[in-house]
Amino acid sequence: MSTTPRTARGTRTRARLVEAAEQVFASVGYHDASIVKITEQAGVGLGTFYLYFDGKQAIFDEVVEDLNRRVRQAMTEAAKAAANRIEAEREGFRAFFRFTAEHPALYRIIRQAEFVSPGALRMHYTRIVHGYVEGLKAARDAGEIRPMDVDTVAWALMGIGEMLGMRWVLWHADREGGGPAPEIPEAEFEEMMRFIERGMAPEAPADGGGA
Amino acid sequence: MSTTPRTARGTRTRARLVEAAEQVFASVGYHDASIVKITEQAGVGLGTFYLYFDGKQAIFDEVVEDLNRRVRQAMTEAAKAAANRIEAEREGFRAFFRFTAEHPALYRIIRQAEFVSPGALRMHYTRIVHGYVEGLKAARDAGEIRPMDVDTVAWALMGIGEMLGMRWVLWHADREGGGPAPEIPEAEFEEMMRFIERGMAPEAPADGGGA
Amino acid sequence: MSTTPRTARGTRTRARLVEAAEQVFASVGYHDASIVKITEQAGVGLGTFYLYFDGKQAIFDEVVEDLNRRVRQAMTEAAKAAANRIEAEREGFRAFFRFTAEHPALYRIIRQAEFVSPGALRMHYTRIVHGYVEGLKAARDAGEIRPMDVDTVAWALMGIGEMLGMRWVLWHADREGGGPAPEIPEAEFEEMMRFIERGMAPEAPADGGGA
Amino acid sequence: MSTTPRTARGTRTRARLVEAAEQVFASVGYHDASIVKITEQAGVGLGTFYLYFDGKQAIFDEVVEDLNRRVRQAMTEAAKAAANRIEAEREGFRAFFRFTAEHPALYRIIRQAEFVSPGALRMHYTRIVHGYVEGLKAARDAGEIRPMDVDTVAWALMGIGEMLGMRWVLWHADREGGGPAPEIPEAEFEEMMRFIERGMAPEAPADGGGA
DNA sequence: AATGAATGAGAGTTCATTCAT
DNA sequence: GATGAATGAACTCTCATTCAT
Repeated sequence: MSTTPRTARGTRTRARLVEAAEQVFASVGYHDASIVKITEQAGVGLGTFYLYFDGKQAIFDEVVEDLNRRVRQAMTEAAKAAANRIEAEREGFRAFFRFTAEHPALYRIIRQAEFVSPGALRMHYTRIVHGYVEGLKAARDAGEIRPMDVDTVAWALMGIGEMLGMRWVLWHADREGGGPAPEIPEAEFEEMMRFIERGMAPEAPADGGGA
Repeated sequence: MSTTPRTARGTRTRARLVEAAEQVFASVGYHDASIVKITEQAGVGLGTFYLYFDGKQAIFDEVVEDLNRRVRQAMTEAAKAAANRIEAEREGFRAFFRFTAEHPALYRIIRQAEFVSPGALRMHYTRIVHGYVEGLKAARDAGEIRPMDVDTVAWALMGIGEMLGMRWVLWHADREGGGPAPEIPEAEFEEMMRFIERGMAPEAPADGGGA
Repeated sequence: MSTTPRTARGTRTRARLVEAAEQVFASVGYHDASIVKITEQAGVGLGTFYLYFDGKQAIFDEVVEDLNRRVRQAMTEAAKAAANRIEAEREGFRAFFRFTAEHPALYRIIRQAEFVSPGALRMHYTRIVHGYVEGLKAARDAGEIRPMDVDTVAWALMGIGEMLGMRWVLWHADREGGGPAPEIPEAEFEEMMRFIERGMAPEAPADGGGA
Repeated sequence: MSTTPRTARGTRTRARLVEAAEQVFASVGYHDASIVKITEQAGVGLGTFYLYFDGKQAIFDEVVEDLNRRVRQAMTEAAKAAANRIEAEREGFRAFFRFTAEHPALYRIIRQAEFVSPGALRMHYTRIVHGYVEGLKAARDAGEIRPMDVDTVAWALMGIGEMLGMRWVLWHADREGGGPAPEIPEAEFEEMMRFIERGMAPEAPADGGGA
């Protein structure tokens, strides 16, 4: 997006701007995030911003894109180590919560995207759901979960993750000087997983089959 | 909040302003919603605004408060007619979806509240969750759902509702001239309910009740 | 053009802005004439400007319109008192030079209009020429000047007036603190009139009518 | 002006910049002509500009100088071939119109010079007038035109040429995609020449001196 | 000789808010 | 109670110019 630097120095500067923008958007929101604040945070001159971005919305889109890529990678990475599908789902969720706890920017930024950049909002959710859908389809075909419309369930899962994560992260962020939000407590996480796993569990065999 | 009118004429004017603000916030977002736009939409002079509200944020809080009250009322009303707790949950959800389909303002406005008015955001979610929690506790005590940490599950339910509703409402709003978003399709609604009901269902008796 | 004031106070303010703009445009040119300079000169706040004008170009157009109207009126007024057509032309020219000596803004502003507002440029010249054309047609029909394409000659006359006036006014303006430019010297004016009058004079009778 | 190149390569680069500047100034005007646009048009790097010019005004002066030299050369060249002074004047004018039709830049640029570079403006007009004055003096001494203040008449002639040329060139430029402006029509040119020639014609001998 | 990344003063413009009417 | 003229801080963005490479 926007202009690509032609030198190594330019590449470094551009990256500093994206990083700074993420921090500023996360701390004061899109509208109070002035270009001046972003460039100050990045330690570059005001005019430098316009060397690499067409405007505030352009860098916003890039920040969303960047965060989206990173959260999905964190989830994929975590799921890889899992023994089975259920375990994968578990680890994916855990990674999601961990990531958002470390990057409150994700919530704070995404929730503003609706008016700022509807395309970015949609892209973000759609891509994450896509990851769930793939996993759910495989699980369904393997009989690990019951037959279902995976699309609907995938959106539901994302809703659960977002709401619980938001509650945890944002509530904590509200506390002054709360430092980095702690991870979601284990008990709550387990309660959520029980809800999800039962919601997707295969039908119990009619009468246990047994004699 | 803000100043209370002393005459009937004043009361009318104030109400017109709140209604106008809901429309303007919903269509252009908080930051692009200027006081001028709101007063024009309300058909009153610019200065009149400050007779009744301390500023933009004050009327925003009031709009959130108003929408929150109305959506909860719609849900309560719908649940009343239900035969049992499960049915009540069902009807509550349905009412929620119906309300948001008719008032896309709810999503559009709430999602901006984070930076505009964190207190309003929290109030909105907390109150809705409160309704769920009450219902879930009663259902749990009645044995209609399994023993659980109703708080966590209540937030999860709200996450599901918000995400599926948002997807439906916002996606449709994106379509040009799509008119009012249709209600969520029955099949999808049922899939969601299956997921929720199984997630909360009581333990099957150990061996099917046998001998 | 732009927004019309609704109160007497507003009308006064708007007029002050137009007057200030004329002065600022004349002294520093369109591009160096910032809105701040104009509002300072007018003694009003910066934001006030945008209550009445859409932007810099809008007030520029209005200034051109205003000057154009005034210079034409000065010329018409002067010509009225003349005994015959030739005299009228003479007095018109004199009025033109007098006006531009008193309002150097006319040259300085018009000459910038080409890129700023081509429409305004054209309007200005076309209207002035229109005045000449009317006068020339009448003179031609009355046999006071020879048959000719009055349109071409009208443009030529305007060219003469503009160039001699510009030379006089601008050259003087260049001298620091030269004060208001003096009027064009009588000898030069007469030389110019001789040139013009001969250029338009009716054919001398074939052989002087002889006896 | 500015820095002189030391190598042949440098000379080429500098010339490319002047040519590019003429085009850019003519198409968007002095103020919208950024150095970036000029260097892009010239196909050189931004920094290269400052190797040869002190700034925007410096290259502007050079462009004016260049155009002035060329238009005068075209006029001189054309006049050379003429049989007599009147014919020379005719051909000079014709060359002037032809040149400006081919280089609308002349008008567009000169008319901006007033605030950009008053010296350049003056130089341009003064030099052209100088050519007329020389010709007129000779004609006057030869009795081809009447005794007159050649200076005033020379400025008048230039005014005529500029106004008629401007009207023709600029009006055409306004028409979208009008391509290069056509030359001024013959009939109009002749009308103008009739006006000029009569304006300068020697006194008709009182009655032929007779008897 | 040539380049383009970097800069910041200054431009045009918006808008929440005040206040005299 | 109602109005809208007035304000100026703060915003986004441009561009002539410098300088290290």
